[in-house]
Amino acid sequence: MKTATNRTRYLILGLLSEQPMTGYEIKKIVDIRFSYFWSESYGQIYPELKKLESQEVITSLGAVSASGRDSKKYQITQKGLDELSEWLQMPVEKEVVRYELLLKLYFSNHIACDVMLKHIQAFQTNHRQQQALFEEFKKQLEASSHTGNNHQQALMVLSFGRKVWKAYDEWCEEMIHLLDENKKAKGDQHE
Amino acid sequence: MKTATNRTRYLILGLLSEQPMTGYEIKKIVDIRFSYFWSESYGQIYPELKKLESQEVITSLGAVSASGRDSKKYQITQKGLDELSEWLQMPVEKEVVRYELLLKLYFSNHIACDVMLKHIQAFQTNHRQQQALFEEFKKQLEASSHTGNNHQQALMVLSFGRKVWKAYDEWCEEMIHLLDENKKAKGDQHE
DNA sequence: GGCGGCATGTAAGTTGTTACATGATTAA
DNA sequence: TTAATCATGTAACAACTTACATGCCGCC
Repeated sequence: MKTATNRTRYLILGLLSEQPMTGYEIKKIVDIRFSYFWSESYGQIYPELKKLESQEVITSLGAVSASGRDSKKYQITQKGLDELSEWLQMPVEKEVVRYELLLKLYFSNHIACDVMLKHIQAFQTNHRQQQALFEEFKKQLEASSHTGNNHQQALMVLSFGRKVWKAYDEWCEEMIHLLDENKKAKGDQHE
Repeated sequence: MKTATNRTRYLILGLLSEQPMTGYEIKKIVDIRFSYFWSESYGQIYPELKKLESQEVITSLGAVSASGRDSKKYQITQKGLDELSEWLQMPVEKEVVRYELLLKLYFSNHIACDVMLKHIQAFQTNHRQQQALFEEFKKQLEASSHTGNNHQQALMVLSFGRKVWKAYDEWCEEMIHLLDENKKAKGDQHE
């Protein structure tokens, strides 16, 4: 039986439901504004756009953008909007997470404390950079007052990121503290 | 250039570094104890076991388990242990998360509040079931006093899950509250 | 002139899931 | 006897990444 997942499809339909866009713009939005909860590569986006066009859920708005450059904007059709809201109503598929950091941590009795400490610090640094972006996005959203669109929804998604990233950060702090104490304890034994 | 990821490989090596196991046992451990931070399918485990054996990082300990059933226990070799700790020391690959719930939430201006409410409630229920398991695991770990192995590491990984799942739960509570208010506000307009 | 950003696309490979096939043992 | 669990495995497919190819535009 086919499992009707293909989330790339619905990401595209979702973004085009806001405004016409090119594949390149879709990628940029995902990379910048969605990066903390989604990812796509060109290798998925472009072929999917073609497929969607052939199925008439989106249509191509010829070429030409602001400058004279090549660019194909796509627009969603009614059929596409219908399919989008159908998908939105279906139960959420069980999500699969894979934290390589935790896998390494679980088996880290094989390596020095220091190495694990560095992994955790790197994780913390990465996520702190993202945390700064959250605050920026939030300001932007609160400043833009054009309600009626998905303004509130965007804030809800953002709030997830802020909460979860804060939990990451607190955990990192605790673990760094713990590993530091371990190190000291081991150091003491040698005195 | 080849990207030396293949995390299934290291999951197997990691688990076999604790004790000899069958493919079936590996799958069970991942499904039960690792499910909140990892997942594997038989379609990955069995072929990888074969590959690992041919590369002499693990060896097969013939057949026969407790009963007279067919079963192949595998044991890690020194070469395997070396490769494991080499991998453990390498920086953690950038993790890719994909929260379908958040994608749907982001585009949920196309559907009724009620539907989204149900999605969030389902998410909360799923994660609350996992939260109950955390407490059980924690008790088990704190009861088993055979230190020297990866006891502390397991507790650290567990602590990640508890913290992050708590953040999930709090977020769900807030969102459910918010969506309920939305519903009421809309209801009032009709009176 | 060269670099970075805009823009589209594909081929090859890897990774991962699902469904199926098989069969023994155990417990109800 | 029949369902569940133990146990191994594979084939087909789906999903996804990476690296590459191409070329224009605008700026320094």
